[in-house]
Amino acid sequence: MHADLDYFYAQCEEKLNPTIREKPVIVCVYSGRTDESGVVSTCNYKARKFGIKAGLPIVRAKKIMEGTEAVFLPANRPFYEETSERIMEILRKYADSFEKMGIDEAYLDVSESVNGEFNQAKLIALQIKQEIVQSEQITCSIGVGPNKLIAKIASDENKPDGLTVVPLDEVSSFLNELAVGRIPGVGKKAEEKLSQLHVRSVKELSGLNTNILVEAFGRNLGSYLYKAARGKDDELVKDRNQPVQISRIATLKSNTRDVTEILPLLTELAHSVNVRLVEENLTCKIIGIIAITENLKIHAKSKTIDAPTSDENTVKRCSRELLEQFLQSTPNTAIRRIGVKLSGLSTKSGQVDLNHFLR
DNA sequence: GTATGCTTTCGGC
DNA sequence: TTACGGCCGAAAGCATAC
Repeated sequence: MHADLDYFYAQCEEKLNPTIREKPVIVCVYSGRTDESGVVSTCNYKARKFGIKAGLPIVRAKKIMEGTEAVFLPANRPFYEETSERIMEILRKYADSFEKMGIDEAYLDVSESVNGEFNQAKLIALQIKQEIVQSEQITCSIGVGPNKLIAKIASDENKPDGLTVVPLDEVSSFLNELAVGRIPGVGKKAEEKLSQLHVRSVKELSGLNTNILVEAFGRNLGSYLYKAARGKDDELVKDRNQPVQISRIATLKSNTRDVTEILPLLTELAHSVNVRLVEENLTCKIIGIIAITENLKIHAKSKTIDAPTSDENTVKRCSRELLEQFLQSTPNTAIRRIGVKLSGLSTKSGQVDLNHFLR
């Protein structure tokens, strides 16, 4: 089963202020560079009708919504996080095993509790939806299927406030009608490549043999697509107990390649990631920076350190060195945004994530 | 050739 | 046509070891 909280940030804002429910609600991330620089994070369905979507620059969205009652709000992440955490606790209760996939979605394995009965699973899904609406006034869309792939596609089938159940014997009829873009992992690039192979629907995709797909997409994605077209997926719902990476990124007041101008922000970001690291009682083995240059190209530099650490000064020193190294390797290009990333995380007691070994 | 580990890029939300 | 966030997880790409 896959549960997806509907237009989550914007729905949280509707919950906070129900009077905006009937209007287009657009939640934005302001970068702070100018009054309105930034992008749309998400919006409700009233706003989507106008073509508003995640990633659209705010100025562009404002132009489109000129003369309407649209409400533009800054993202209030802490509130969304808290709301999400309470909802995740509800979801977890119903699952034999549970996998959170970000702030607004999760997989629940309920196979055991329902004894493989899809009707039973449907009842659980209805119960979950009811409980979340009652306690949090938040709707979600749920997909039920024989595996994660089908559940995920099904949760996307009927939104918002949807419930789609696809039992094993309906998998192929369900899939065949769909466009290939509905398969997770098939974005613009893969869609384009497939259309050159005259494949638009999942049915057409299932007509391609393994060799052609592997040739076009590589061994990994190729064999994934071959199986996905047949509704096959054997990924487990895995209880993830610790994050894989921790990162913070922010936009500079102005584009620059002057270290002294970047350093205060870099230091603050290093502090922030380290606070989270310590909060989670973790150490990191890899310290990295992310630089988005003026041409909006993303660059990454990282370094694996000798011993796992949670020392703030190590993170600060290392990220500074990586920044200097980046500037040297990339002349004549100013930086627009800068970030710090910690990975190679393990718990302080020294045990690495158990899931790492089970596979 | 295969396995493994490290660094960078990709793409979802 | 311009505009332009802040996260996350995983894949890709490459080097090295056996």
